[in-house]
Amino acid sequence: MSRSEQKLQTRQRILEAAGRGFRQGGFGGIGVDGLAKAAGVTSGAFYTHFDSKTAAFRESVARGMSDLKEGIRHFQTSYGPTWWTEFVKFYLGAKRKCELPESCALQSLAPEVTRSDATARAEFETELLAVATLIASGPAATDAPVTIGAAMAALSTLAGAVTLARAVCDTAVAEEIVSATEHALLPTQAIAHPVTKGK
Amino acid sequence: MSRSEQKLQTRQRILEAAGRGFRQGGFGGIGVDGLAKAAGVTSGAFYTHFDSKTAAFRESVARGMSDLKEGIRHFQTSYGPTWWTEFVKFYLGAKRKCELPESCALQSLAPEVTRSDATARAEFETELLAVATLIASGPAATDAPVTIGAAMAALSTLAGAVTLARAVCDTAVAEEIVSATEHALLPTQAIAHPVTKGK
DNA sequence: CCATCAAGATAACGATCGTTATTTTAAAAT
DNA sequence: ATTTTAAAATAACGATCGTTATCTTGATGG
Repeated sequence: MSRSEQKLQTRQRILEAAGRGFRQGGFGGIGVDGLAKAAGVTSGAFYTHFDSKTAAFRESVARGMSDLKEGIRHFQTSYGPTWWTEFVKFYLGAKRKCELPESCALQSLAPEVTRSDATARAEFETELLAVATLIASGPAATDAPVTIGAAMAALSTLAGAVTLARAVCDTAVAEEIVSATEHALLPTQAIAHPVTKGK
Repeated sequence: MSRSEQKLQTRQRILEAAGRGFRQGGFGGIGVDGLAKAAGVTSGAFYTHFDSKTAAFRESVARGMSDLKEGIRHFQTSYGPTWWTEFVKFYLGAKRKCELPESCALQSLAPEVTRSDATARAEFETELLAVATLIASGPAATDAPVTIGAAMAALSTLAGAVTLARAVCDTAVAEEIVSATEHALLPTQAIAHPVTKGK
């Protein structure tokens, strides 16, 4: 293996470890040594790839938002006019129940961005707008947001619901949160099995 | 001043400092020394009031949720059938723009609870249910949630929107997030100045 | 007035924090 | 084959981490 592609590969490993580490423990919940060890390197190697822990965090956020974009694109192309419905159900279902290190960046990392400097917030803003634009300009779908603002509002609802559901202990309570959120985001679904059919 | 009330007062100061500190930096973003110094005491004094940093965090969350409950009660008693509308506007307005140490526990602390053990999550759950119950059983109001589930969903939407708004850099983008969220939570408000009045 | 008691300060513990030299090591260039 | 180069390891820096033990101090009970 060539040297440059070896370095790129190591850098990728560190970045993925950072993404998982920051999701799990927050920015202050894991150290550079911990991130490096999770990537199979030492802290010395860490600094040949990133200027600082903060820089790695910024890039982790960017990568996480990019992953979200990719995930949305997958739903948009795989499903037809039901892509939004399917995406919401996936986000409130599997993406809520998965382990914290594998959780969505919007849910687990955005609160940490809140505590970061203007540089990180500006970068996050750019990526959030890209995600929202992708949603608003996606294929016509039932209940899907049509403006960038509505898309960002829907995203914040999804992230907030998953956060609250993850913060409680009882599974039943978590389910109650996400089901009420699903009914709010997908009002059409509410009349799935109608009580009064045709008058 | 008596000794017991002096101790209670110091404990209160530490707890308030912890609430601000954890909101600002997250659980890992501030140390016991920092919390103690912010309260005007030393770390030695800290441990005469709390068993551990974790215990202080748990109590900070409980206190924060209690404050939220109190705030909601204020809106319920001060305003009539518009209490929910006024509360939503307040939460998305002043409570979003205030400094992080003074922010709502639901928004700034719940993500940290996500990273905590079952003990903290169980405690948080109890308090969240209390808040949701208070909302659902509040005075009849336009657009107000009527079930505990709907109340929790609305709370998660509010918290998520404020988090995203705080995570971006541009004020205009933040305003776009909250205005879309407001229209989603208060659909009645959308036809405030009707374009087609009476056909 | 003196003995008791506990709130709080001081000091220390080993561990880890983020970061920076310095050294090793192995691939690339000559 | 040997020199060059840079990726990664090692080691160290002072600072802070959460926590505990010890000491000081002033209010309380006798």
